[in-house]
Amino acid sequence: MRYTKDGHDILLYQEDFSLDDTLDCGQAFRWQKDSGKDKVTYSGAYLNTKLVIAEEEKGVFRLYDTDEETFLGVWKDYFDLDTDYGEIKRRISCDETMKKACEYAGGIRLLRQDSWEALCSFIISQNNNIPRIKGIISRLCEHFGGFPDHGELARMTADDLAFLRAGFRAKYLIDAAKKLSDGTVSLERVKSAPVEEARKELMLISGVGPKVAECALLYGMYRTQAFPIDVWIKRVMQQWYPSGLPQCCEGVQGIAQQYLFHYIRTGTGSEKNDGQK
DNA sequence: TTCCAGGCGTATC
DNA sequence: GATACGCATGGA
Repeated sequence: MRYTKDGHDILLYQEDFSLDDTLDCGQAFRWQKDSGKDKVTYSGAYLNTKLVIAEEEKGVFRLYDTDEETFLGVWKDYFDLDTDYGEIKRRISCDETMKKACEYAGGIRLLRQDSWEALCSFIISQNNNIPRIKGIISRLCEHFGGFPDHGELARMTADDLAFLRAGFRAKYLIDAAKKLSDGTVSLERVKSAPVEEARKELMLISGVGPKVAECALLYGMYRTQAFPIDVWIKRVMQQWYPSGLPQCCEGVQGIAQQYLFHYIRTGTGSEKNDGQK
């Protein structure tokens, strides 16, 4: 990771990173792509810190209006810049499928998102599609002026949240907010608990089953061994790994899952899949 | 119109 | 414990 200051901006030089791959691969839902005349930017936020970022050329990124303290204190961690994804990709490219998946979207990095936001996001994601998930979260943030904390949400009723058009998921969001507020579930406890206990505690929330719990662990708590299995990953497993992921992915199954998910959903993997059915 | 989307709760066996 | 079904919403 290398960076320089450029006026009010930070210029970041980073390998194995692409904004399209990382911010639009279904792990985070608050980043909005704006395609201007001569430049493309992504706007988003971590908690209350907003960011506009552009990829000026391959491996060069401009973080607009960002001071060094915010860059080092927030974005370096959020974009997981201390992790060598080149090394991870080499390690998990131990067969043709993994190699292709890693090459297809080589700019994916696992974001270190806020745990509460990630939990809510993947509660909303169930039996839903990515454009709608983004819409619901966008309306949520717009209404509350940023992502609401669990205290704010705990005071709501399902009817209050009708404007979200989240359907049956609204009551799940409220249950999560209430259980965090009254201490039934503690994300701090979940973060430090062994993964099996962490899963169990998350699943105390109504609307959080195995898949959502796994996503909360992977995307909100950087548990790289968590392996969410949704409809797309089911297809991956049927098609390529009926007896499980290769051994080389041990410990970073969650990261491997990101490359595979994006590969089968939007890449040649999906064409093969369409051809089959 | 019917099917599907980064699933889960519930009923039933 | 496994399996079947309903669930809100909106795009294809």
